Order: sequence, then C-alpha cells, then structure tokens
Amino acid sequence: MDKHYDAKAAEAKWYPLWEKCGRFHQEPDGREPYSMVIPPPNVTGILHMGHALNQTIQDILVRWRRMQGRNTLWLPGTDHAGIATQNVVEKALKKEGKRRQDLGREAFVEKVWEWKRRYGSTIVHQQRKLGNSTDWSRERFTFDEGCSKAVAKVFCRLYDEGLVYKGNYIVNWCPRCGTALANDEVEHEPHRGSLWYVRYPVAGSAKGAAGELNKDYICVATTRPETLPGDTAVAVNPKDERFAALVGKKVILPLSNREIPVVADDYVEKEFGTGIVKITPAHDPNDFLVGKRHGLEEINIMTDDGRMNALAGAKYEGMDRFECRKALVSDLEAGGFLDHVEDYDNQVGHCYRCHEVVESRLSKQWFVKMKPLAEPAIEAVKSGEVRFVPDRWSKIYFNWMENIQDWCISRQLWWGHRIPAYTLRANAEPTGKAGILPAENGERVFVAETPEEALEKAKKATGNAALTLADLEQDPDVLDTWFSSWLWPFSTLGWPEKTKDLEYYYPTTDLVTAQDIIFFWVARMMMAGIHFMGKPPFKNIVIHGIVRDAQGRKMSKSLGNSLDPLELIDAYSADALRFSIALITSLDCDSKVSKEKFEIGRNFTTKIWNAARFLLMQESEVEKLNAEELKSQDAATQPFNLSTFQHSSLSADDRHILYAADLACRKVNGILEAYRIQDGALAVYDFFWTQICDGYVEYVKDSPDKAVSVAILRDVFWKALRLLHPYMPFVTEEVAHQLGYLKDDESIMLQKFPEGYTDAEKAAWGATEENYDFVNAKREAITAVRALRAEYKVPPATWVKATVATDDPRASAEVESLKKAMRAESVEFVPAGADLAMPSKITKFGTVYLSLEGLVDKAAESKRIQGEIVKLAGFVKASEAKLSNANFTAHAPAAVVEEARRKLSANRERLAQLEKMLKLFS
RNA sequence: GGGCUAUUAGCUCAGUUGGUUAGAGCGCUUCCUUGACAUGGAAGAGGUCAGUGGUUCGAAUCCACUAUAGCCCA
Repeated sequence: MDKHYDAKAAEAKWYPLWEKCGRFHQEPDGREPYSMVIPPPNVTGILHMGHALNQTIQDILVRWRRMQGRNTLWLPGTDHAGIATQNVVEKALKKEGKRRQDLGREAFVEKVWEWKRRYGSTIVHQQRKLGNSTDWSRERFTFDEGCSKAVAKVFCRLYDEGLVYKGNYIVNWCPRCGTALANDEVEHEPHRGSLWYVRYPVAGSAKGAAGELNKDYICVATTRPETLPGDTAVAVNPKDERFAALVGKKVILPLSNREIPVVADDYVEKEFGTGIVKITPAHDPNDFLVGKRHGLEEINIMTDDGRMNALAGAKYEGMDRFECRKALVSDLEAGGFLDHVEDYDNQVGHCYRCHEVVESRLSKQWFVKMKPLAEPAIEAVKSGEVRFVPDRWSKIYFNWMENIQDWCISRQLWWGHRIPAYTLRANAEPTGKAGILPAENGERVFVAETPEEALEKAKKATGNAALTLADLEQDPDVLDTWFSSWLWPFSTLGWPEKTKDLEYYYPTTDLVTAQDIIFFWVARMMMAGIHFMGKPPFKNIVIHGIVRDAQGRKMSKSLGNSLDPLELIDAYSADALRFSIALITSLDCDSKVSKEKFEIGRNFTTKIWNAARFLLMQESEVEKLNAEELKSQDAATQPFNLSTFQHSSLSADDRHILYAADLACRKVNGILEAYRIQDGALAVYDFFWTQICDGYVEYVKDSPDKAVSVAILRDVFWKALRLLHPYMPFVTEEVAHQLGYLKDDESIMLQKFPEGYTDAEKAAWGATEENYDFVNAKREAITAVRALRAEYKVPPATWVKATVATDDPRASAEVESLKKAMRAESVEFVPAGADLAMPSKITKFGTVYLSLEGLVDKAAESKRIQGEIVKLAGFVKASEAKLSNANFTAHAPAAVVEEARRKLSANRERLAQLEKMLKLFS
C-alpha cells in the first residue's frame, strides 16, 4: 500500500465503477423494500451544504439498509423550479437585450428547455461527488413527461371533486416576477418604517381636518399611505366606546374627496395606532375580509408591475408605489391631513425568489381547497401510521394543518405545467342551454387533461358539435412548482400508470428533509399521497436542522459565509466531508460548521489507511509473503481466518477486542434504527480509533502469538470497515480491496452489514464482559504508571520497575504486555493490601507502584496523596449518607443500592490505602 | 399576539425511559519524531449542567416561573 491515501484517485475510481456495475440499482423482488425519494433540488441549483447534509444522512441510511440485505431504492431527480429557472433564462436574454415577450411564449419555453438540457445536470453531477448511492437509472424531473401527466391528472381530478376552484382573491404578488405567490413563498422580514397618522374629515363637518378630533375629523394610522386612494371604509372595534358615535357615519377620503363609511369590525385592535384603521380591500388580506363582511367596494389602484393605475388618481398614475408613497405623504401634509409621523418597525413580506417587496393584490387565481385534504393527513400522523423523527415536529405539523388555508396554485409564468383549463373564446358563443356550464365569473371553463378532451366536454356542454380546438383558449397561467413536487413520491414511480415499481416501493420508507420545507412540501405530499394513492407516501419523516456558519448564521450568498461542499471535497475528500457532517449532525438542532471541522474526517481516513498498512505489514511478517501475494490468497483458505485457530490460546486482549467488536456492531445497528446518525459516527470512530488502534494494535505489536492476534485484527478490521462504509464509502471500499477482503469484481457496498458475533462464538472465545472489564482495568494500570512517570519526569527512554498489589489470578498472565506498555524492566506482583513506600496509584487492576530510587520527593508525594484523600473522602461521605438514608434503600431499585454499596466499600478500601501510604511518606 | 426549541468544559456538541466520580472532538499545557500513522502518540488542566423555586430517597434529566438566544405562524 502507498504511504499516503489518495482520496481523489479512490473517488474517481470507485464512483463510476459502482454506477457502471449497477450497484445502486435493484429491481422489485420478494425482499422487504427500503425506499426513499430525494428531496429534488432545483434544476438551476448548485450543490450547497444543506444538500450535503441532507444527502449524507440519506446515503448513510440507504447504504446501511442495502448492506442489511434490504431491496433498496433511493430515487434521485430535480425540480423544474418555475420562478427560479425562468429568471435565469430571462437574465441571459437580457444580456442580449431581449425580453421573453420578444420571443413569445413558445419560443421562450423552448429556450428554457434548451437551458435545462445544457446546464440542468450540473447539480446532478455534483451529487455524484458526494458518493450518493442514488439509482440514476430512475432519475426523474418534475417537468418530464410522466410527472407532467400526473400533474394534469391530479388537477383534473381535484377540479372534478370540487377541490380546485378559480376565484377573485387577494394574493401575494411579486411585482418583479409578475406572478402570484403562495403564502409560504413570502418571507417576512423586520423593516424600519413609519406610521403615518392621517386625518380624515367627517362628512358634513365645516372645519374638517382643521377642527376637533373625533368630531370634525378622525385620525387613522397607516404604514402604507400609498394605498389610501383604494380605501373604501375606515373601521373601528365595535367594543370601542370612543368611536361608537361615529359608526355608520361617513368620512371623506383625503385627496380623493370620496365619501367612505365608518364600519365596526372585530378585526380592529383598539390599541393599535388611534384605534381607527383604513380599509383597503384590494390591497390587504385582512382588509379584504373586512370588505367582504361589510360589502365594501374593492378598488385596485395598482398595475401588476407595482405602479399606480388610473384609479389612484391622475396625479399618481404611472408612479412607482414607493415613489407614490412619498408624493402622497407630501400632498397630505400640504393639504393639512398629515397629523404626525412615528417610527415604526413592522414585518414586510418579500418574494422568496427575488426578494422584491411583495404586494397584496386582488386577482383571479386558481386555488386548492385544503381542509378536506388535510384531515386524513392529520389523522395519519395522529394514529402513528406516519411518524416524525424527532417527534416534536408533529406538533408543528398539526399546528399548520389544523389552521390550513387554501393554496393558491396558479403562477403567472411561462415555465411550468400549464393549467389544463380551457375557456370558450368570445366568438364561440354556446348554442346550448345557458346556466349548465361550470361558470366562474361568467367564464365557461372546461378542465381536461388534453385539449381534445376539453373540446369534447365543451361540445357536450354547449350542444355545439361544430366547435373546434380553435374555439378553446388554454388558461395562460402555469402551476406552482410545488403542485408537481407534492406528487413526487408516486409520480416518480410511474403513477398514474400502475407500475411494478409503484406497487413495490410505494409507500416509501423514509423521507429525510430539513425543517424549512415541512409545510411547502412534506405536508402537501402527505395530502397528495393519501388522496391519490390511498396511503401516506412514507412511514418516517426524518427532519434535520439546517447548516449554519460558525457564528450560527444561515449560510447565504449575500453574507458570503457559505462553504462549498465541492471545495471541501477537494480539500479534505468526500469521505471527510460526509463523516464530519455526520459527526456534527444532531437531528435536534441546527449544525454549526466551519472549515476546521472537516479535518476530523480527513484525519480519520488517514488513520484508517495507516492502520490498514500496519495490518498488511504484520501479515507479511507472519506469513513471509509480500502484500501482493497476501492479497491474492483466497479469503476462505488463507490462514487469517477466525475459524481456523485454537480458541484456547486467546489472550485477555484478544478476547477484549472481540468483545468490543461485537459491542460496536450491536450498538451501531441499534443507533441507526433510531436515526441517530451522529451517535453512530461516534460509536464507529471510537471503536476504530480507541479500541482497535490505541488498544489492540499496540498489543498486537508485541503479541506472544502474533499469528492469532493478526488474524483477529483482520477480522475486527473487516467488521469496522463495513460499519464505516455507510459513512465513508470510498476509503472503506479502497481499503477493503487493498487488504484483500474483496475480489476485484466485488464491492463492500453489497457485503453484509456486521451484526456482531454469535453467542456461541463469544462463549468459545471467552469474549465476556468480565474479561472486557479486566482488560480495561489493566489499561487503567498502564495509564497510572505512565502518569506517574510523567509526574516524576522519568525520561521516556528510561526503564522503570513496577509493582502491582493485586490478588487477581489473571494478572500474572499480563506481565509481558504490562512490561511493554509501562516500559518497565520488571513488573512484580504482591498481595493486595501490601504497603510499599513508593509513588503509587490505585486502579481497578490493583495498586500500582513505581520504584524510583532517589527520584521521590517525599513532601510532594505526601501532598499529592493528601489531595486524593480529600477528594475521595468527599465521595465516601456522600455515599455513606446516601446509604444510611432508609428512604433510599427502601425506594431505589435493588441493583442501584447494590451498586452504591459496592462503590462505597471499594472507595473505603482505597481511602484506607491512601491513608496508609500517606504515613509512609510523612 | 400564538406556538416550538435551545441554554452542559474556551469552542462545537453527546448525555436514550430520573440512580456514573457528567463525556467526546477541537483548542490549550507538558512530554515524545520508538518501524502503521506528527493528518500521529502519551500524560494533563478545564464544568456549582442559564437562574430561582418545586416534585422525589435521589434532578443536567420531570414540573413551574424568570432571563437570554433562535425559529415558525399570524
């Protein structure tokens, strides 16, 4: 093996080979499936740390399940990302000085497809760098033919069921993107603004705004004076006695001189501003509802690009909304209507795509009625059929689902699934009976998966058989991208066709995603899955945190604090990235990362590599074969096989590592069952580094029976590699081949995930807990001697004489290994309780003494012992008090009391010993 | 305004249903280039588990309140 591990070479070698050999692909069979769909990244996206975290978790789970023998599917794909993708292409056009309108819809959409074909696979290639074992042969795109078919079918079915409707509603409108946005596509951010207090004269008052408050004029507070021309009322709280007399009267809208009523509505907070608010139904969602309750007029004063229209008044027409705000405020002031201005912090909505300030706007949109869909989705989680991991997310899910609002699904974009709704053109007047058609706002709408079907419906409904496709006009809007992603778990498996994949892999097993798309995506998939498939789309919803920078800030382009996973892979290797991410990932909270953290993973790959080199070196020493010759040996016939050697010859250290390996395997399986990715990483790390490298490898160097110890090392090493493989796929594959565990055409990916040894094996070897504890105690004794050496500044090269006071019959067999580890020319045993006037430490193994003629500083040693006595005396006193408490012995479980007693007596013994020693040094 | 979460060593975090002398990694101190590995080894320092009160024989762990921080919804 080379002296250094070449991660880049290993990654470049193995991934294409895995893919080529179809290691990621399985076909439905009789086994229990384990399936997962990837949260599809935007096709415009580039891989960021969020993806790296999300996909590392998934790959760990799927690789583990695959090795367990489950039939696994991890399905990859991308999302067509309506707004984002359209924006990207529009930007490119702009460079040529063109707008999409210059090309026309069809040509523009073709241009986007062209872009997709060219650049849309960027992220897909980047994902391969992570080592994802996604089944690329099943890769999907939310806008591909199959997914599009599913979308059309779903829209039509929901329409037929009365769950999709078109309505004139207030929506969030991004003036820059020129489209409606769903509620959750709006990000609210604090904004330092002002609260303008504006006087509205009471109708009929002579003095008006110059008169007396609440008699000649009223005062309203607003954060958005530019909407003033759209006011159609002012409102007060019905319980507010200050204004009781005003309700029903009229006030005059400043500047417009329009009379508007004063209405009473519970929505108004008495404490806010002056207690009177202006009502602008066409420009505020709450005002819209107030307007509906009171039958108010809706006056839309803005254009779809955020400018004022004619209804705002001739003076303001054409002005940008923020420009208009300034103009209006100054006009109000000039007219004596501005009472005063206060600083005011409020939340302002921004477009999640382009960050423009979102406008509430009245417009005609398509909606999905969510309540009927939400109910069974709530039930599925309540009943435990679907489980959130960690469970607390279910609360957040319920909270949202129980207060669910209708979903605005239409977008005024060109890139996306066009809404399969067709209206009859004006010149195609129906000849049949009026009133029988599905009519929305006087339009005759036909919803069908294809234009041909829509035409049939139109003919039937109108009784006009002469209608042609030219008489129908398809709705110009497209559907929200989430309207295709919510079908992802089954549209990707072939739905609406009844495919084998769908039958076998649906419902998927786990869904792994970040908390920020629980509402956008997870909740909606639940609803779609139950509604269209009759079963929730997954069994476990695993929610992880988001990746933050070292200061805990969200990573963002604008802050420039992002870490690029590809750069990290380049600097530290994919395995390092994955392992480090796993190690810092807690499902319970967000992960703070910084570059240095990835050194942990890199150092670990180095350690694995070097340990492998050590193993090979030892083997060739034992076998007198070189590495190539060793590698070529058949695994079954080579001498390093656990089944071929004499179990009776095993030393305590041999049995210790076998027990530790068994423990690690059991632990890791249990941990992964509970999705405790981080604990699993820690457990494997500890097993490999502490148990194998620090513990057993050191023993093997001087093992009295090297052939046996090396064979054991080979066996536990192989277990460790397989345990590690889900976390570090590349280095484990490379080392497994280097060490000859696998033939060239085999992969560690498909080897059995270790489950530990059988009870019979462990019994035959004497790999018991008792022995495990014994060796741990022995290591404690070694540490004690090393600590004494350090305290007395014994040069590392100096050989010492050690004595251990113990009656343990097992101890004498350890003399040789103790001598090596302690760097002692002799290790003698004396009966427990012997008092020697030498520096000592009490360990579970016995009291160890170091003979250091001429080196001992009596005063210092006495001081050290006194320190230990004080510490120990405290514990003894505390446990005596505990045990003399009848309540404790009566209430606590017997085992706990027993343990306390055992500890007390051990500590008393130690204390007595320390006191004897103290005398020897004073 | 409603809801959720967090607060444990200088830093990042573990600590499973209450019962250990509260752990790990990084960082820090001292020592060590001995044949796997200095991307390493050995030894060590460092915590009244945010605060207050309660439940309990026993609380980092359960409950209440307070403080601080963060997120979500309106």
